[in-house]
Amino acid sequence: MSRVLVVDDDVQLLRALRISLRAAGHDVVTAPDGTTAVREAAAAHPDVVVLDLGLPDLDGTEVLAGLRPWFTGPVLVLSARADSRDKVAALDAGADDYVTKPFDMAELLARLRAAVRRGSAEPGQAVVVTDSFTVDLAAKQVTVDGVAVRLTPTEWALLSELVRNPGRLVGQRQLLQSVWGPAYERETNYLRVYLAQLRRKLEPDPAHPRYLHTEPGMGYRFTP
Amino acid sequence: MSRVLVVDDDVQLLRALRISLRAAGHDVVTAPDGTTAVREAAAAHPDVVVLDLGLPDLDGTEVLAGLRPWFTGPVLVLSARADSRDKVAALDAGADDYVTKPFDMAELLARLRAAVRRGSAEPGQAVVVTDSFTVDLAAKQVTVDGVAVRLTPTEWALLSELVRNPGRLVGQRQLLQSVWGPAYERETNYLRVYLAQLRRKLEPDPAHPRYLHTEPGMGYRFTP
DNA sequence: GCCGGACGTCAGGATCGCGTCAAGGCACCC
DNA sequence: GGGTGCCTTGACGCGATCCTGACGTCCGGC
Repeated sequence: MSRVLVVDDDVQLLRALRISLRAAGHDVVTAPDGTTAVREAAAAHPDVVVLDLGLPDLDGTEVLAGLRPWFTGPVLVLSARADSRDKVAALDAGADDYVTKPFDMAELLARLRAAVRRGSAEPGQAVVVTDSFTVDLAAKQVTVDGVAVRLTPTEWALLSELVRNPGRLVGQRQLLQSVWGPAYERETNYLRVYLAQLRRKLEPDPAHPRYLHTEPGMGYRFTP
Repeated sequence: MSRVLVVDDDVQLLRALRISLRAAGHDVVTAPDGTTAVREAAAAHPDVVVLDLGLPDLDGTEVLAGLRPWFTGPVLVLSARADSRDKVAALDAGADDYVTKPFDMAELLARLRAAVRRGSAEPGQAVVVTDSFTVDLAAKQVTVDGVAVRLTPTEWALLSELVRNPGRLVGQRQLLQSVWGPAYERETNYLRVYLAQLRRKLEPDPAHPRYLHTEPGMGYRFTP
């Protein structure tokens, strides 16, 4: 059916999840901590990730941050913490659902079904190529005319959000929210400053952009 | 930001949700029972639905069944029942998330953000095609004879409202309200000006419109 | 034939949004 | 302590966009 990456350090729970998921027809890959989780996600190309927040090495949101730039499938978060602030933080960090332990297995499977059903879109290209530059979402690398270009973290976050929606208009609110957070939805000058920097670094003629277009009053659009 | 249809029979809760959602930048439409919910969903074209399962007239799954054949956006279910069998039933009936009452407002908003974020990643089933132009509602892009045409925010808002109701008459009040807001219901000259601009940009012969028709005294109609 | 209402067209001026630049604050590394 | 990037913030000019009013046209009613 679909491949699931399960990230948890509890061996008992891992076993139970593996059995139930297999019985439901899924292909299961597991990881015991955050670093192997990110590595496995890149290697095994899962369709969906089940992620425990209480990992020994990394914080849950760090794992999410490591996955989200290039992993477009659904991420279902497991956690022992029921505080709504934790839930909000995880959801805004890119999680698609949040289930508190202890949980009912039937419910988890149903939530997984719902997530997969919705996320059944195309897996998403990890490398985006244009005539003048290349963006490797997995490796976080940009090359212009074959030579690597250094981007600051903010520039990268902005570019990847645009590149992940090729041809589509991305609203200013969506950009601001995904790069700076929900509290910065009005700071449209940030977009102007950083779009200018990206154009200066990527566009052949920054004054007349060919790939990073502005739609006045609405947002920006990356056209391959 | 996006339009939310809230379905609940609890007036208190409805009020609280309306206030919080408005504050979060959403456009809010409400319905007190299942039958009006389905009707409102068809009329108002919400981006996401928040649905209480305990409605006076219909069962929650019946409402879901009424929505799902054509409504492709996310549906977030509210319910007082915490039993996992209820959750499984609702999720498998087409719900994207299930929140038990009483709930934390911040968490609900975060789950809504997550649902909308994922729902907007869905590829454009929402493309309307005519012989001379195409409208991609998801990408917010219009092409005439294959070449992209730039629309201003107002033009786009007007066109999308018309295109979302293909073949149907859209009243002047509805257009004015959805584009300019409830305070502009009498300013019918706005419609004349912007319809003219849209025809100039889209119609093969703007003087004799083939797709954007005027119904004198009533409104306008888009015929594919 | 006359008249009123509703629509289409046009142009001009106020306003808004965007690109650009530069300066200040901050963290981090040497 | 000095230096280097990076992020934030403000100011400015310019072009696009929106609103507004005036005028012409069409059509049904009287």
